[in-house]
Amino acid sequence: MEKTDKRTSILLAAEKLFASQGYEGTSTRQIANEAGANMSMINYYFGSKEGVFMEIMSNRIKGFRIALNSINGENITQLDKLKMVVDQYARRILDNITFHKMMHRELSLSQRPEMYDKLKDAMSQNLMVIERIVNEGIDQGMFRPVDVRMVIATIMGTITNVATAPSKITAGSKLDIKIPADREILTERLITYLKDLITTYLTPKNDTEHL
Amino acid sequence: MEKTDKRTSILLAAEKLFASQGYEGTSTRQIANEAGANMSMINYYFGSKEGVFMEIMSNRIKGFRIALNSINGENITQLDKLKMVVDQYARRILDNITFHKMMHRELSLSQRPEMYDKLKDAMSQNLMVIERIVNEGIDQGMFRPVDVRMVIATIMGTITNVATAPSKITAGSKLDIKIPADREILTERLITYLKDLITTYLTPKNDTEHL
DNA sequence: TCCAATCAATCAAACGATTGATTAGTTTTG
DNA sequence: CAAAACTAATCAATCGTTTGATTGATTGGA
Repeated sequence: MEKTDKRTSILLAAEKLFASQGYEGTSTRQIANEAGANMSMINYYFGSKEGVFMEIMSNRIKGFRIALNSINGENITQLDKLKMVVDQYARRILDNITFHKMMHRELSLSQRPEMYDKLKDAMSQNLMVIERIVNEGIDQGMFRPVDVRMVIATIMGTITNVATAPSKITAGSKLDIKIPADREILTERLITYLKDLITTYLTPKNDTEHL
Repeated sequence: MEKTDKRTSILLAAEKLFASQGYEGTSTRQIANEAGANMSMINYYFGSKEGVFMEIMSNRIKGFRIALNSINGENITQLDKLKMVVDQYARRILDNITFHKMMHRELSLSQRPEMYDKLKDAMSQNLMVIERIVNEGIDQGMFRPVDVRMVIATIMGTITNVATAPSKITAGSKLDIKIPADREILTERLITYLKDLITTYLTPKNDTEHL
């Protein structure tokens, strides 16, 4: 019978509403109502509506600090490192689709500069990890000399596309991203594909084997 | 000294504001002010704020009906068809970045069902063109048997990522998407890369030549 | 142990400002 | 002169925020 306190119930309600209606599209009254709390509790705990938003995003960003850097330390090939990054990154995003959508909206609008910078920093951090791995792979002669920025755009863009594209937009696909089981299947399918893609594209043709 | 009429100046102002602040984040007063028109002109010409939005998006969608289908009729290989599609699609999106961002926000929120369906239809139309080309290529034995839905996600996702990712997010890149000349360079770079990517990935290894 | 003081938590009510929309009237134009 | 284009003023509704009072629990001195 552990009752969640008002503070967290406000955060949960706000995140749910922000995700489905956007920041401006959600009123403090809606949040209070959904949370079963009085309107003034929002300002009492978070100072303002924007304070609630900041709290949500900050918490998420904290949880999003992927252990990508530890991958760099491992004693494996650059290709295997890259595969591990793709694996972690894809899972992380597909497990937090609503947040990922919110993040993209915020980056696309950039109305709150402070939040914008936070998100951009968190993102470019992951980006630099990938960039370094690919560059090292090229230097070692393991990878073809490719356009690194574009390869990153492909990795991130493909994941984002799968995560945000309207479900069932493809005629043949019966997968619905909203159903957990289907989402899991889609995640594995995406990861398998992406690993195959980067292997095929980055590895020189005369290589003897890879899979 | 060709003066634009109020109707179109409202549309232009609204699009500019919607793009940078979002739909809910933009007020009719802002639109009227930016357009140099009286507030009531918005309702006079478009019925409502939503009417303005619908008009903007509808016009854009109309202009977005790419001549992709004509590509299908040409007497060239599936690979060349796919390259042409990528070429057209990338240029179209990078030439209309603000609209593309608006579209993604609208798809992500789906507050206006009518508009959501319109956008989804327009999108899945392009999607099916690509899908068909790839499937035919596979049937002909020209392409490897790949995950078609994922390949499409890569093509669209990569283009979207380049179009929407914060400029200069990559440390080394000095390209600023907001400067027209830089954007043009980036477009060519993206197209070159994507053509290379799909060729490398889709074409079986034992092929004698491709570029 | 009791009482007064203090505390954070919560509430209903109201604040001024802004929202999208409409009115009723005026100007412009063909 | 009639239709179209335009304006200032105002509408009710909603916005985010604040206020002042009330609650129940905690604390500290007598």
